[in-house]
Amino acid sequence: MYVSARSDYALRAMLAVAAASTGGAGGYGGDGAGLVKAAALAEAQGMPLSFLQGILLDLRRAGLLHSHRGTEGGYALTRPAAEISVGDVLRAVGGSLTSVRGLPAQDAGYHGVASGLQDVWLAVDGAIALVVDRTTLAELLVRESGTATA
Amino acid sequence: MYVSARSDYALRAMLAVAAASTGGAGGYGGDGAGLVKAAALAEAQGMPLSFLQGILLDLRRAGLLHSHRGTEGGYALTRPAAEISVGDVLRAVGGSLTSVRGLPAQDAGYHGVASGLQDVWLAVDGAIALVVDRTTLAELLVRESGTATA
DNA sequence: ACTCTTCCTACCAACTAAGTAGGATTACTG
DNA sequence: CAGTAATCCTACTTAGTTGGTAGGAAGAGT
Repeated sequence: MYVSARSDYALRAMLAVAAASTGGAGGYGGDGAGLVKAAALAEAQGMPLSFLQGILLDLRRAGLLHSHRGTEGGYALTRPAAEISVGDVLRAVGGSLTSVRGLPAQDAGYHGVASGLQDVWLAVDGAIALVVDRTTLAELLVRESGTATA
Repeated sequence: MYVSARSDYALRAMLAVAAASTGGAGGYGGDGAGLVKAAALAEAQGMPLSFLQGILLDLRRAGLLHSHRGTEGGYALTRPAAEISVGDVLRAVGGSLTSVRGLPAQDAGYHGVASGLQDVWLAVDGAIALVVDRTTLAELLVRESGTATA
């Protein structure tokens, strides 16, 4: 499994938004309705702002984020952090989880002695989905505050 | 999980070699000691020969294949197909199974609210390994002859 | 009006994957 | 001892993706 910078940033941004909303005003930019500015997210996790903006746009189009423009604008989660899984975020920015030579695992088009391979990739896809779909953002935030403190 | 063409070809080549060895002379190039020529493998699975040669070289260096030069040369498995797993082949040509932004999942270097992410990637890596390490080449060949005939 | 922020498009550099070409090396054959 | 057939190995080319940047246009508040 290859996790691209895009997927990595997306998850970190979502976690930062969730932390700012649930944990109250922890030093981010959200003061009023829990909106967090893109610049604050980029700063908090050390991500390039311009690049992050494109990712936030994808997350909004996928329905995971709600945005507001203007002076007191920013981003917020559309659902509680406990109802957003890691898989949701990954699929929002990266398409399907498993791909063979750029194509989804379903239509790999094997023949002859290699026919059995397709079942392997489907099994892998299921195994990955089991992990990333059962893990929610809220769970990761709890785990973080329990193990290490920023 | 992204399966590169290199990994895909490696698995198909290994399966073809295994089929030629165990199943006897099935129309490939191996006639004497069960050696299969690279050209026969390329033909059987529709892979570019020059590209395949580099992959076969990796598989040989990883100790999965045994090669022989000369007029009656070719490739053969060093172990029975039942003792070679899909994971063995993948690791021989592709390095580690899971990587975050090019680095192994172990040293991703998260901090702050993103600390919990590393556990997710490690869990994914374990889940993938469970699938690909439990599946052997022999198992795939049996599965193939049972479901579809080439 | 003015400022702030999200939104959106286009562009650039670096890297990797995929495939090609050509020759050196080894082994068998007559 | 040639000659041939195959693996072996290195270098190169090409195309696509990734990561990142720049510069505005559009909306929201004061």
